[in-house]
Amino acid sequence: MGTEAESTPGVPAVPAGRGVASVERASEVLFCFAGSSPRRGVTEIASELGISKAVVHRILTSLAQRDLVALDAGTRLYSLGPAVLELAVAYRSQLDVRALALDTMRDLVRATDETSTLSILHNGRRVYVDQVTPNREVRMTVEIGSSFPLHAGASSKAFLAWLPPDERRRHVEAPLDALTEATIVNPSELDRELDRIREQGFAVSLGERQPGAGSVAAPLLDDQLRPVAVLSVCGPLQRFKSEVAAAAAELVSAAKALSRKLGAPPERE
Amino acid sequence: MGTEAESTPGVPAVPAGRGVASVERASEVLFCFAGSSPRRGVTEIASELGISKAVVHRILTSLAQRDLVALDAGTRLYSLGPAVLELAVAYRSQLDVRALALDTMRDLVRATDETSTLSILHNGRRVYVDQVTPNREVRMTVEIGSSFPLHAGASSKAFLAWLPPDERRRHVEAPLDALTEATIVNPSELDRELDRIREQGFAVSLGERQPGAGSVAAPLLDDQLRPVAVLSVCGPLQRFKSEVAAAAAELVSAAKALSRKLGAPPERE
DNA sequence: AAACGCTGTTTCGTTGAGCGGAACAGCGTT
DNA sequence: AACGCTGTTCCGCTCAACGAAACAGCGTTT
Repeated sequence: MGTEAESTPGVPAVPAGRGVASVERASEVLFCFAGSSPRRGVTEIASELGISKAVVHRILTSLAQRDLVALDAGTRLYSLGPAVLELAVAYRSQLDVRALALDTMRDLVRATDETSTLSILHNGRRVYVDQVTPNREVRMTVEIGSSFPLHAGASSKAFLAWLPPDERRRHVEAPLDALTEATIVNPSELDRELDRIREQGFAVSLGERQPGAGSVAAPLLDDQLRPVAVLSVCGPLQRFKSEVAAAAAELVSAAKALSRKLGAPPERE
Repeated sequence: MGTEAESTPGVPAVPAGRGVASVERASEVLFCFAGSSPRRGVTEIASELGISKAVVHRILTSLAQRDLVALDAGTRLYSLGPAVLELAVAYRSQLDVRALALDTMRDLVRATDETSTLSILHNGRRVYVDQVTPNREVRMTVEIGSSFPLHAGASSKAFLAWLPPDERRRHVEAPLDALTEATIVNPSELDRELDRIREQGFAVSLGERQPGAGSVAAPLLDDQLRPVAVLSVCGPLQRFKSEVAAAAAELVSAAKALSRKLGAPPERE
């Protein structure tokens, strides 16, 4: 099996020096629960990862001690434990971009009466880290922590449009599967769309990622003008169509204000 | 500092055989970010945990490789990484109790027009793992993953009332701090309250945990009659007062049906 | 400007912790 | 009763992880 780079395209891997092998193995074990089958036995994991049963067992024992994994005494199957929730809560609460954006998101919701979301980039995908919803009977909701590819939906396209050229190209040229009928699946069409997005300063999607959902999105840029996160306003497609222009105006000014707080230079023109 | 038991009262610690020391150390490192200061340097962690700097550094390098921690290149401070979110999503989606309860929770929301929540026990505290909210202007919301002590609020009391006697006693006799003015802080009063709760089959709280919030809660019991999780219906106190009886009736029948699915014997009387 | 104090990082030789093959144990099936 | 499948434990060997100390940046102090 070897140890060579594991070739996750898009993730350059940490360049730095030596780590601890058993910790890396333990992480591998943890993540194998995140895949398709969330309940697995020792031998199954051992053969999948190519490590000996004894090692897997010892690692699981250690992880179980901290409730990172849980052992079902009946079936002798392991699964993720409640402690991962604890870590996730801590992660979200310390995420500085999130704290920074929260007030602005509330303002956005007040101004537009639609849902506002915040996403970050992780592992070549976009992940929702926060949302604020309006007090309406019908409103849009996303699942915090869920992740999506970078070519479909306003927030995703906004990331893509502001990524460095090589990363952008890599994603544009990758296979573009259609999440809905409206998803852009043609690379050159996507490329043109991204240019347009950069020019106008925000992205629009009408049902590209999820049928019946519309959204506008703009990036939060740091001092290097790299997209730290993406802010969006989204709502049920039917009524959202007529709100796009107004929402975009609010959104863009909010995103610019936040970008300046993140160190981005004020625009002059 | 020593390695003796670490005395977290209520957590009996895993009895089983040898684990891998470095994995346990790595877990320790991970959890030290969950505490008060979420951004820390190598030396700070090393001295807090009593491990050498070199080891902490190697562990952090390994964890960073999987994005379990992130390194701020500017400040050289480490913090939790986005991968913990990934694990948390996987955990929540595989939680069988949660999948089992989801439909019932939707029904409960439809019947009561108030929020329904699901909690589990972790580390001697109660943790919200799911909620379903009604489509109303004013509605109650909880934060998934947030945790609370076992003596305040309906869901907490429901857990306590159905815990084994020794665990119940340990919590009743621990210092009971007042989260609100309505929190029960007198041990013998709490004890009587828990008896009453077991008799009537559900717990009620009017602002005990959070001012302005009311709720009713009932346990989901497994085949050993141990509380696997607690189901609740909760809403803004003012209007909830008049809804308690109706909500409790719906809740109890829902909880009993779910308990049967978890293996609890049907009640006869 | 040189010396200091503070970080994080790397080196390197020593040693004991973790590895893995194999034995054991518990269950359900054949 | 023998088999096949789990998870768990044993134990001697080895190499990977440990830790002290050296190194390398930065900012402040002298």
